[in-house]
Amino acid sequence: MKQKEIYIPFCDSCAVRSSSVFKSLSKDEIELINFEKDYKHFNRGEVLYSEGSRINGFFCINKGIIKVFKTGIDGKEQIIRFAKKGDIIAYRSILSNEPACTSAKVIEEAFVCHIPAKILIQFVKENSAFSMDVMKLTCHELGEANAYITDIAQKTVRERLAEIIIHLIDEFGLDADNYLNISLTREELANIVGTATESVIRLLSEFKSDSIIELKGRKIRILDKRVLEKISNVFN
Amino acid sequence: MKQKEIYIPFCDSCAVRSSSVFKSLSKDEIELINFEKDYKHFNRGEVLYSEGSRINGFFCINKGIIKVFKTGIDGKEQIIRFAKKGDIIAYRSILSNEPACTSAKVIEEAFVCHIPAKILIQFVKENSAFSMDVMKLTCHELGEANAYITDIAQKTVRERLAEIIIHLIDEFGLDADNYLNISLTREELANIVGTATESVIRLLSEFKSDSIIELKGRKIRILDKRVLEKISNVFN
DNA sequence: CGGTACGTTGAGTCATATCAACCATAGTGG
DNA sequence: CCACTATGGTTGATATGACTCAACGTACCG
Repeated sequence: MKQKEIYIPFCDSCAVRSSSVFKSLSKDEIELINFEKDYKHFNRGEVLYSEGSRINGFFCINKGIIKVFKTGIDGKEQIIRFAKKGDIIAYRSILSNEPACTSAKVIEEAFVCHIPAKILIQFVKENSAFSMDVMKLTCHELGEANAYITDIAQKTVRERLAEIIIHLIDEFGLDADNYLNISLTREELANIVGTATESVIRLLSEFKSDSIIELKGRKIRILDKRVLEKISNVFN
Repeated sequence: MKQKEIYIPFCDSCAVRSSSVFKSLSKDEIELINFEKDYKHFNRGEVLYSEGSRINGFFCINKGIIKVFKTGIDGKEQIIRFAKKGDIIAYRSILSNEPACTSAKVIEEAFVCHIPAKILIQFVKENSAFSMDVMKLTCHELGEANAYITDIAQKTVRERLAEIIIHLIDEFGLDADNYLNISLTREELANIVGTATESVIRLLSEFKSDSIIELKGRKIRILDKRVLEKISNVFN
């Protein structure tokens, strides 16, 4: 594995700073993170942290896509969420002082900063605006999790798959040709929806023959988002 | 509806204080809550707050049981969690500054304190120990939600029902005769598990003929928790 | 006494999981 | 360079868990 020449970004001028949870940190605090952080590169498939392990720092994604998942029955992954540029992961375990309840693995080559746990705790204690922002983030994620529970419990696989595709569109966007800006294996899609790989394959080709999407390997081209919304039952 | 004579408990000497999220509040802060709070009584079926509404305060349960749920397709409730003595609810919406993403309804006659939102925000900002405790609570709930997602996505209804019963045992305990200390309708059980009422009925009577439980109306008597654990696949 | 909410059971259907076979692709080592 | 292997994708056949619909029983309540 050859070492790349990596340019370490300064937190101060990091593009994600103003839009992320770090927006209320002072210049000094940002400087402290900048000093303490570790900049790392991960290839697809590499693991950032694993369920059950003690966490000594959290990650801020600078580039790339990470999947956060739990390992369920027979080692089947249940993908809980994705993290991309500007998102932070592994902060939950630090704050609740529990072992990690999820694992994180790279979907798309990633550059991430690793920031010591003590800094997070320190800032949460000392900077009430930052604390409030972290709180908001957590509470928001909790709200999303609750919605997800309801969806999985009540919707069919077909509805969920449609909904997931919509979520992916909203989170990662489409390129000029309407291709989804994230590539997932069928198995990964199945592990979000909570179903079997074969079911995803069948439903995708169903969507395809209904001219809702087009498929080119792992790339999904969106032809009709409206129909997807209809299928997914979003308005209920 | 006749008005009962209610004795309003003082927060200072409230039994739940030391074991709850309020444990790091000072005497003055507790006094402030005590002064600002509203003590309310709710009968079974009454609603504390509804999904989508703005919340101007959170609730601390002094006695009784509340179900927290989301309303899904066709108005079907998905029960997210229960709240009992010492638990607080509706704080999430306040902290994330979003409308309520759940509703709360009484399962078992309840006495609750209603505390203005501004107090929560104030204390979170001013008292870092309290802030940390709230953060821990939120993060813990988030971890539970993630586990729940994995369960619902991967386990069968049978496994989930067994698991839910175990959770209820752990959360509400058993009386001297091994009866579960919470009474739910079949429909409510179904709305936790995420299945149809009829399925719950069938599985319960299956458990019964396997001598795992006994049924006396809504009361469930636990005969063999071990087998339930086995069925629920907890160790995976 | 009728009404309403809850509980139970049976029968039929359907969505989805499972199992199995097969193809395509890419990387590996001899 | 080719066989070899691993991984991912696809399709078909079959099994079945769980839902739906429907009928009916039960209990409580004003």
